[in-house]
Amino acid sequence: MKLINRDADYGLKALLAVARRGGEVTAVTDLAGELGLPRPYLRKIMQTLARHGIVRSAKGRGGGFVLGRPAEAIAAADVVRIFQGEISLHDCLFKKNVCPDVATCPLRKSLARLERRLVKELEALSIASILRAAGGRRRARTKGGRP
Amino acid sequence: MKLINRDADYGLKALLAVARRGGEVTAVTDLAGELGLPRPYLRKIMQTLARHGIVRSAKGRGGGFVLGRPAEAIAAADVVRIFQGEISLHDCLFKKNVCPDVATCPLRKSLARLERRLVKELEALSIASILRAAGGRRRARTKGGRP
DNA sequence: GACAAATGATACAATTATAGTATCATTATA
DNA sequence: TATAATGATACTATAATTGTATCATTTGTC
Repeated sequence: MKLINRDADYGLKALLAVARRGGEVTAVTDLAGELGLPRPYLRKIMQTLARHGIVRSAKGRGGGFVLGRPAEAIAAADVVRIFQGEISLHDCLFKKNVCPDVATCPLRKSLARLERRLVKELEALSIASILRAAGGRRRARTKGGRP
Repeated sequence: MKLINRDADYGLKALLAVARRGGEVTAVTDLAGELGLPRPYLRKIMQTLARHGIVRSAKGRGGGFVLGRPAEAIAAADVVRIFQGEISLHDCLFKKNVCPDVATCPLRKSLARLERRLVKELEALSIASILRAAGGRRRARTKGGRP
């Protein structure tokens, strides 16, 4: 079971890298180098993120990408939705395959609750909060946190 | 984003149907009829569940499937794992694609927490509890619960 | 014993998703 | 004007998904 596919994974990593550079415009070449990812693939991913306004692009020499809005306002859920579509447990309702017997659908109900919680957590997980978590841990070393 | 694929979905529905019949041996033909699912496919799914001990099979005429252990002891997580593999957010660690820069891995860390919670909930979601939830709602009508 | 109805095991196939490459056009800077 | 970047899009290879089909084996019934 894979919650996050590669597109979303690379996208999130790239966003973290872009965010770490603050307002600096970053080219895909640099991102790919820093993250060790295939450049053409990462490029496609950044283009997709740009189309959705998650990042803003600057064309031409010296161009690249910047966050399209504050890192606080970019959630993991946004990226997942862009690359993997709306979060849903099964297609029971959305495809032709309607449940033939309502009695079997406590399953749908139970899973739907689980799903709502997951979405909520993905919504709460912003690029900023991920970076904060990482930064906090690194700083903690110098303050003498638990070994 | 799809949390539960069709195999697992059908498997869970079939398990609910089998559980509802208590100790009665149920043939795939009956299950497929009741659930409105393609019989050969459901058969393959039941065979897989049988191989994993989730259900026990009786061969020959009048044969079919019974739960392999109490409905309390069969979790949605078991079924998901059988059909979709271990729950994992990305393969960062399990495939060759090791994160090149540890600094990017707050992502992994944040997602791992989310993942653990999801697994916990899937573990807690047993066939019995799903049925109870459904049964409870139906009974509530006759007891005059909220409309 | 023969037949029918069930599962066990496995092979096959069609469609879709994933993961990635390639190319040409456009834009902007040096 | 050359170069380095993105925009858009087409292409490809592999894997996963969603099934179907078949033959062997078991077992209850006539």
